[in-house]
Amino acid sequence: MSDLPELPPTSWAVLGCLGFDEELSGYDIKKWADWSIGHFYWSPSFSQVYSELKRLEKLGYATSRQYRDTGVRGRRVYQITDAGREAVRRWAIESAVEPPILKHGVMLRIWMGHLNDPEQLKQMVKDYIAQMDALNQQLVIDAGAAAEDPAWAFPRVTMNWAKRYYAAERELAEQLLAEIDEAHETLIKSSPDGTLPVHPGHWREVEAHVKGATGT
Amino acid sequence: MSDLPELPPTSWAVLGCLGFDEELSGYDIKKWADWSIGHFYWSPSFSQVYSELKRLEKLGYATSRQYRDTGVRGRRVYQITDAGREAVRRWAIESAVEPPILKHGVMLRIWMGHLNDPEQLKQMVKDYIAQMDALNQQLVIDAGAAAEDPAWAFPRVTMNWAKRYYAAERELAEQLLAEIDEAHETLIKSSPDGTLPVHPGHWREVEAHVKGATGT
DNA sequence: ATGGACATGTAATTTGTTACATGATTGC
DNA sequence: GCAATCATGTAACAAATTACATGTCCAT
Repeated sequence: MSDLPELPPTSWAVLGCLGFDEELSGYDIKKWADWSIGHFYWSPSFSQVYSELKRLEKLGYATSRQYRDTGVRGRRVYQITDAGREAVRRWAIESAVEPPILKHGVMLRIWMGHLNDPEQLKQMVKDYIAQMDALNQQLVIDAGAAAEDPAWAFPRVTMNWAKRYYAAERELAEQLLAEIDEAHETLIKSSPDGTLPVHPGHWREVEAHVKGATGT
Repeated sequence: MSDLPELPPTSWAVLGCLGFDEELSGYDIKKWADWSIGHFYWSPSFSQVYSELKRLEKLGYATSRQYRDTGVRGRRVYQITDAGREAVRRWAIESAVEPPILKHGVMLRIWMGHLNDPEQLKQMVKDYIAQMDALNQQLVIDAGAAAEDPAWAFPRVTMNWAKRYYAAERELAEQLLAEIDEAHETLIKSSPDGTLPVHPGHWREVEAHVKGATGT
């Protein structure tokens, strides 16, 4: 039982696509990722897919062959090997699960909300809610398409999760609207002229507090 | 009103830290990011913070000076300029908001859940729930530390959001537990020997369906 | 005076994107 | 025949992390 090589999750995602035992081209994988994995992990560029496939082939996790049939130019299709199937299976269950990576631009802007007018911030949140609705609509379409095949039972689980995720995200956003007003009021009460009531060095005390509490 | 330069959100986040009008060093910013922005956007490496600060200074958005006092070696502290404050203010409100970037390793593993035993998958989800609880606990500590200062009203909004986010994430995970069992049953019913019931080329039909429905 | 935490930074590497080139197929 | 789209790939670049080097402060 040899050790698994250190690969970024993206590599494993590509290998996972091949793990459904179909011969797939890079193009296929990109498209599939867009409408399935893309809702919770990954929507890579074509070029990254192609280079990941090369790496997987070099590792012996996939084989490729030139596909000729209807006369398509250089369509190269990949197939998972036994070693590849075993590796991705082990990765899925053995490797440590990191907390999700989240980069939430809306929250970043609210975090520095004192710089701007609260009405504009609220409009941004409303736009964001509309965006979530649109994503959810697209997901309903995508999930509907995958509804039949029993082999896709697990992808369907993740798509159901994504539906609930979009709904949760929407609710969280709606609660923000009131809190933005509250924060703004706190700010103008403590400093009616609009300047920030800065307490020099205060954040250092806070850091000390945090460290004390955790015991680091 | 000149155009804003194209900068990654990370740059704006650093500038946003300076936007609280305190002189901060790279080290300060990294620590602050860890316990505040880190809960929804960003937990960068020291080295990235340092290079972003250099970029911001080159752009005229910040100035720096060598800080000598208690005799610390090379402590360099940065301060935002008027141009910097105006730029980050405009960025926050003018630049398009992208959907959040999410990379959810647990869901990726469930997506390829047919490769593994459902009991192991469920254990992974349970571990994840515990992880969310731990993050939430840390957040309570961090947020408690920031509770007093009125200047931090908006950071507090984001921390409250993060608390609700962790709770929502926990609930979503709990619903997964039942769905994993369901998916597994669907799979063994359609193919009791454990091999995947693959329908060659079926995913292509699905892609066609998706495209047809969206009208792209 | 010495080990460890604090603090700053550079260099090398990896990950991932955008821009570009190019050929094949399909519909008009 | 020609434009649009499909499909594959390379090259250049940007973003971000890890590894490393180094100096300072503080407690013992």
